Amino acid sequence: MALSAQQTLELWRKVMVANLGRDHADLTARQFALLLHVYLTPPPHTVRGLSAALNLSKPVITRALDRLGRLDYLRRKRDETDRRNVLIQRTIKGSVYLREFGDLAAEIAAPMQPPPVGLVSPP
Amino acid sequence: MALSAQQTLELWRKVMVANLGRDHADLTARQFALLLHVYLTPPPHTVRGLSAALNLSKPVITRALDRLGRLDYLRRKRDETDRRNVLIQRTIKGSVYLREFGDLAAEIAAPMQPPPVGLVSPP
DNA sequence: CCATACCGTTTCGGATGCGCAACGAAAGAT
DNA sequence: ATCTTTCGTTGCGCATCCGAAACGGTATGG
Repeated sequence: MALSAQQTLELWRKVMVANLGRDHADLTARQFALLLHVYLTPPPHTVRGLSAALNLSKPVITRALDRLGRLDYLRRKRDETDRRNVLIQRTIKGSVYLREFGDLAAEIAAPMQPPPVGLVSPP
Repeated sequence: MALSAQQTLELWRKVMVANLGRDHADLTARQFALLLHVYLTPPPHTVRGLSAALNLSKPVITRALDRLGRLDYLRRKRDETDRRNVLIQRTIKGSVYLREFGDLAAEIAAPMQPPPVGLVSPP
């Protein structure tokens, strides 16, 4: 996948700008990373595991789950075999949200070919 | 640039997770989009112009500029031909920050080829 | 001149996030 | 049974962000 740093930045810019209009949620970078991680890596997911994988403190994970849970993008479920654990589960709404984001990004990435406008140095 | 929605999501996940460690700033999605926009689109940039281009209110732009200015990623300069305007200028530190981010993303994108782990539907 | 329009900033009240430390519940060890 | 460890959560104080409205400084038109 030949993708220069410049192209990647340009892609990132277009997707983020396009997403500013679409996104009703306005998630933090951490919250978004957490959401992506849960949906794209194999379960099970626990608070402790996410804390380690994302290098974030446990309270940060808990609060991100609060927010994503309020949005119904994610759900908590007690682990019945070890009731200390909390398993994080996906939801329909979260799947839709991420799939739309992925489609949006893919559409923007498609017509990108030649190296775009350069990142000029400061004056 | 053949890039499926799945691949894009996976790329996004890896970059965001990798960036959680590197990023000293923890920028908002809006702040990051603003930063990218200023560095990747041709000047001049004004508050009003950015507000329209990013579909954000003027106070949001002002506050983002406060934050990015404190970080020395961006600089304000009064327009001397029309002193009502404020021109937003790039800085060395901002250039370095974005270039490192672009390099990181490009490195992560490089080894991605086959369609990665699927986005499974919720249970 | 003076009125008007424009630009970016500030103020206000309220919501949200953070790090750190302490906490209760549950499991495991002795 | 009790002690210890592990789990996720919560309280605290502080910083940041938001939207809506009001504000002062600057240009422009009559």
